[in-house]
Amino acid sequence: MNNDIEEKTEASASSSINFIKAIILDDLKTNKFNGIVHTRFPPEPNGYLHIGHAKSICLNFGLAKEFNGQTNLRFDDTNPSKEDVEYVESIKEDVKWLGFDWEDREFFASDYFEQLYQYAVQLINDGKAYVCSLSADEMKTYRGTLTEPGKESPYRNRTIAENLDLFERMKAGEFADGTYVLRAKIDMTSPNLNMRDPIIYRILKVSHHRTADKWCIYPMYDFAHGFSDMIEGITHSICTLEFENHRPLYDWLLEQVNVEHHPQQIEFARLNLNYTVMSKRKLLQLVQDGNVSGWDDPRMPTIAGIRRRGYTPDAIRNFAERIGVAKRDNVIDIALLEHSVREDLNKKSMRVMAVLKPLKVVIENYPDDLVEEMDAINNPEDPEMGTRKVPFSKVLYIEQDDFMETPSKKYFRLSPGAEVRLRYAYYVKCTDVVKDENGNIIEIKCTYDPLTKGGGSPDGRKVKGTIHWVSAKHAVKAQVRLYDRLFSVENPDATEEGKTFKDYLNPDSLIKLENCYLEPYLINAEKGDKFQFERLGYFCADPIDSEKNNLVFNRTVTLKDAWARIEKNQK
RNA sequence: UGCCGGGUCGUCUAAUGGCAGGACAACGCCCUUUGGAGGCGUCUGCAGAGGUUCGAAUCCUCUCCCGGCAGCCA
Repeated sequence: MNNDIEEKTEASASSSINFIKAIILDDLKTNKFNGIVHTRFPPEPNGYLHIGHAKSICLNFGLAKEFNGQTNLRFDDTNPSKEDVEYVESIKEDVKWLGFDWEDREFFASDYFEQLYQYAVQLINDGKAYVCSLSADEMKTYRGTLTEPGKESPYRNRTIAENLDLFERMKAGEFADGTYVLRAKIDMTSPNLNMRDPIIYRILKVSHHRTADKWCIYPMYDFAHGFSDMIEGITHSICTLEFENHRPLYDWLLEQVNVEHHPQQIEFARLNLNYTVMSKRKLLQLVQDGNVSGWDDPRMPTIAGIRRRGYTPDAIRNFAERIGVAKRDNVIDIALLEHSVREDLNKKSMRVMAVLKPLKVVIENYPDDLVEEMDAINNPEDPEMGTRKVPFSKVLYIEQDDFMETPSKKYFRLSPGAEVRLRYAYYVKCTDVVKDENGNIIEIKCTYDPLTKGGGSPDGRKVKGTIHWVSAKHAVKAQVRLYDRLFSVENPDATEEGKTFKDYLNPDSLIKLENCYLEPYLINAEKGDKFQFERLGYFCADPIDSEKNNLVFNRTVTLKDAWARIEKNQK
């Protein structure tokens, strides 16, 4: 066992050690928890998980895995007025999708309501808790302020018998919401407001999604959390920074009941991402106000949204690894997330050709009815993915952006007189431009060089540009949804006077293109299938809306675009 | 300004008294049948001032700056 720890110490030392790992390593050395590492992921089922939760999930499960420990999934369901089974289900789905397995350790704080109640009774019996009759407003006054101490409640010195009786009757449903609360008797003058006789139980005559109407008193977070950790044998209770001031209370509660196992709370800085918002309240508002199509809108930073967008679990886990874990506040550049998904999809995804904004091209010297099957490589990063045939014929579509009538200096795609390579097919030269009565280009006429089949030329002449295409008569039509960042400013939370975060929504965060042409291979694309549309980006068949005869693709992320930069710099 | 926490390249994050390193971003160059990928390179940083020390991002002192906390939410 000790050898294992030594090895683990060395193995971890070679990768990167964050401060939490350092604590665990130290605990293992001193045998603080008998060599055990047991973490938990404890969401409240009151909303959908977002990328910030993914950081926490990866942290908790990753740490346990690294040290041969276990991780529990525990729903922190102590406030039934906000919670719902819908959220329980979505959370389970999201954690599973990320690739983590809590095995049979699926727990609910509500599993412990009886035991928690007994701990509360014990506290009362020990003179460490009392029933208080102050109203919410009075309680606020008595609490004091950040700079002034609080005052003791006039009910603070009720007898144990009286407290026991009142608490029992609270539980029995004799009193209305808000009339009584159970408070820990600590110190009203504490500089830490959480220690000024915090409420540990309140009356809530609300049906609970699991215990229904069995209870009408519910423990507060602070009371339930530490005891739940203790009951489950959690060693390292990892949470975000805003709970730092709660740690003294966490520890105080566990000390009062003299438990044999005392978990350690460790706080880390939550994830912030630029160009988005992360608060559940704001996310909910976007959903309710119809700014997005739902919690799983591909523009949302929710796990469900990111999944629908076409991100992979590997990309998210790599991202979580890369951003690290520390205590300082941070804002991660969304470019890092995008990098992570490109990196993953680049290795895995099949390349196909798709034309999003079609421009008709007629190869004038190509036989009218000839169809040739061109060989195309499925993934240059992975030869094992093989090749496929792509039909080529006289009439094609190319991207409107791949033709420019009067090209700028560095533009080396198609233009009058210029020769380019049609990927995997032939060199073609533009001979004519057809326009409608308004002067819009509606068709390009080209000639091809029959000797360049496959894309190479026997005379060794070079062409600068290679563009993608689809054969008009073989093309499959599809809708393509181009997604971009939801907000047009880095920090939508920092609002100017008189504005809300919604004033910074990016009007172009979704562009739907209805007449896109895909190479015929894509006709069998299933929901969720991921592809690289060559030269454009990574796309995913929408897991909900895409159907066999009505294909819908979401753009996950664009390819890194050197041309966009050149264009920008020319201006 | 009560308590708690935090300040290292533009953004994240390492270095735990011994060469400030990595990733992303940016910018070059090379390569390329994706202006993709890849390769090579460049740039930029210890909040400030003192002190301890042979040696300080790291330890000490002071200053400055940022964040969290006054729900019967979590």
